[in-house]
Amino acid sequence: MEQIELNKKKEILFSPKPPFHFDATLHKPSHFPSSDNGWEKGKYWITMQWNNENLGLKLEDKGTISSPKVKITIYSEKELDKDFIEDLKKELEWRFNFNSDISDFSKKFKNDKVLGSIIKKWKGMRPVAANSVYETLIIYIVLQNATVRRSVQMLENLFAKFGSKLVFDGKTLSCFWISSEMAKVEEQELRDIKVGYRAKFLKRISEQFVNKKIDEFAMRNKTNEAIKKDVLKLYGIGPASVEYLLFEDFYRYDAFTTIPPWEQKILSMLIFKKPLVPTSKILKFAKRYGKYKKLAIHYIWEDIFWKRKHKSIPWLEKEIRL
DNA sequence: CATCAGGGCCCTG
DNA sequence: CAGGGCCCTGAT
Repeated sequence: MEQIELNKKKEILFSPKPPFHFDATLHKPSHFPSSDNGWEKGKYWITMQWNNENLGLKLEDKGTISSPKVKITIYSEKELDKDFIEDLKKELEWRFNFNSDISDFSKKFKNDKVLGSIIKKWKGMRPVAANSVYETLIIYIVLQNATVRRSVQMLENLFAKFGSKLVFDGKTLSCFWISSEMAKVEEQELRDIKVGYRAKFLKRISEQFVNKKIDEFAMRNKTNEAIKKDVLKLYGIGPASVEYLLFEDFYRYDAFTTIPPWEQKILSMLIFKKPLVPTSKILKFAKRYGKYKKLAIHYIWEDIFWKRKHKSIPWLEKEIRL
């Protein structure tokens, strides 16, 4: 696979809207690992393609929850001009969700029976769309009907065949391909790297991006329903993927309408201490969080996965299909 | 060993 | 709108 050294660098300092929790925002322990990014306390690395440039990003925590500063070092092959940087800066603000004001949420629920103690730990946590919409949808497709290990394997196989490796800051990370490269291959070539029936989804969806069936920038200003309608036109994307996308890529903190079975089991335990509560009851419970209901669920959800990092939780292990 | 459902989705009837 | 099929894998 192609290896590209990124030797030029440029630093930008950002001031996210407080409260901002660096680690809980950038690292989601419930997500499966992917070689396009890496995390350690106070640091995060990810690759990115922007206006035909391969970029490596290094984010560093330079502030506090209430007075946040994030330094991003942008690594590239060649020197980047001023216009490129200006344009990129705006995109980074969006991708890392720096400008969302969630102070109201943490204030409102700091004494909530369920959320109170969680907010104390993770105040300032928010979703980030560190990947583009196309990349995120690829991830959702390999997630469908698969165990964690298989999802990881499929994504890594795809990186190996279509992606590249970017070398920066002592790291070597995978970088996604552009949609046109995947649109032109035969379905069989995808089947050969063991993505199964998803081969057709990956090819068709890449074609749809090439044909501009979707405009991720325009979608950022649309209503939840309008985004749903746009995204459901994509082949291989259904209601479950859309639900994830609305929250993770478009920051719709209120988008909580469907709960897949495994999440139902986990939320039942976390909220009601019972193995299985009807989804209608969970949805009804979440209503108390109003326009922040999905964000609230995100807090409850990620909190248990953070705990799991340093301590095994038997009932949870059972629900995670490794 | 075989069978089956699944961290979905598409297509058919 | 219900239900079969699909690449696989883990559970039974």
